[in-house]
Amino acid sequence: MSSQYTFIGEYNFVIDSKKRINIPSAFRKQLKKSDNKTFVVTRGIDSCVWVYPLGEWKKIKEELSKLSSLSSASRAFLRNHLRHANIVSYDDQGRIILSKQLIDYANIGKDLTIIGVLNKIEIWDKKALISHEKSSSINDDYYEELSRKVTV
Amino acid sequence: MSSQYTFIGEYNFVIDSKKRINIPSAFRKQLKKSDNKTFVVTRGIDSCVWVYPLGEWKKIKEELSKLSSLSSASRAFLRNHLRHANIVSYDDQGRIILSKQLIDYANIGKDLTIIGVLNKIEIWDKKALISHEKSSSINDDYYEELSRKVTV
DNA sequence: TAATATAGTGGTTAATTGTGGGTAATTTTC
DNA sequence: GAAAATTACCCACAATTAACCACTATATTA
Repeated sequence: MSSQYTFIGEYNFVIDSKKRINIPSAFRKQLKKSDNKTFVVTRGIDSCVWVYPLGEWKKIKEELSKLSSLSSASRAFLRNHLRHANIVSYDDQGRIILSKQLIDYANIGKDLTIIGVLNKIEIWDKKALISHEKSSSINDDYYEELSRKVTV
Repeated sequence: MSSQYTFIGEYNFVIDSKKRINIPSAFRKQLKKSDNKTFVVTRGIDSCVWVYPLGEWKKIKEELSKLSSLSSASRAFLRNHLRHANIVSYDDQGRIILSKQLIDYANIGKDLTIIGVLNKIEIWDKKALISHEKSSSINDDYYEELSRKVTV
């Protein structure tokens, strides 16, 4: 079952002196009333911050209880990500505040790149994303196979 | 998976000072009520912009939704396919707005050529398309790509 | 052929977005 | 407890975007 959210696109923003980060307006507009202007932010698997709408996060928590099919390493990993989650609401201008821990984890400086990845949002330090792209080799066979499968 | 759209033909338009691009009336008429006057635009494989009706793009989204974030190749693939995509609706005159990123990617100047490619629409810079056609090596790739779509 | 509608292009104006601050309330530290 | 730091809640504003309005040329209809 696919998510009711479709975050796509890339945005370049800055973090201000009060550690406030703007969530793109197009993303905010997708939130439901029940999300209560609230996101759950946590460590991403790569050095970035993952941002889920509150309602989506609840679904993910439920999924966690059905993880017996995954390896114990995967389960441990996901639990670890749960531990670093915190709940944030955006202010009247649409900004959330990130904890120091998350800012440090994602090496966030001044310039950010925010990417919509369907049901979640990724916040990257702009330079960190560029260097991550360079270091990770994505042109393998699996990638090509995915490409073929998805191109309509 | 078969498409309910059949975009064919070639049109020459201009982009205006506000980065607005007309979608040919004949193409717009094919959209369904459920498409909500909305397209998803993204980078094409060649230096052009691909435009999908919302409903068609949802099929792609379904495939992408199946990918697990636990796989690093999947994460990279998702990012690369989603970050350059935008959801856009056309105005009362039938125009969409292209982001600066996509305009740069496709080297779009003033004069455009819009081509219907069955289930999607391609937007080319007019001169860029002409020089692309002259380059036979790239042409092979192009027809390779087309052949995938035409195969029934 | 005249009248009418439609398509493509160009502006104007109003609303929104992203960003920066200020101040009061709250929490933390000593 | 008081002082300091942090946080929440406002207000402001330039730049961008969205929502309309208008015009011309082409096509369609009576």
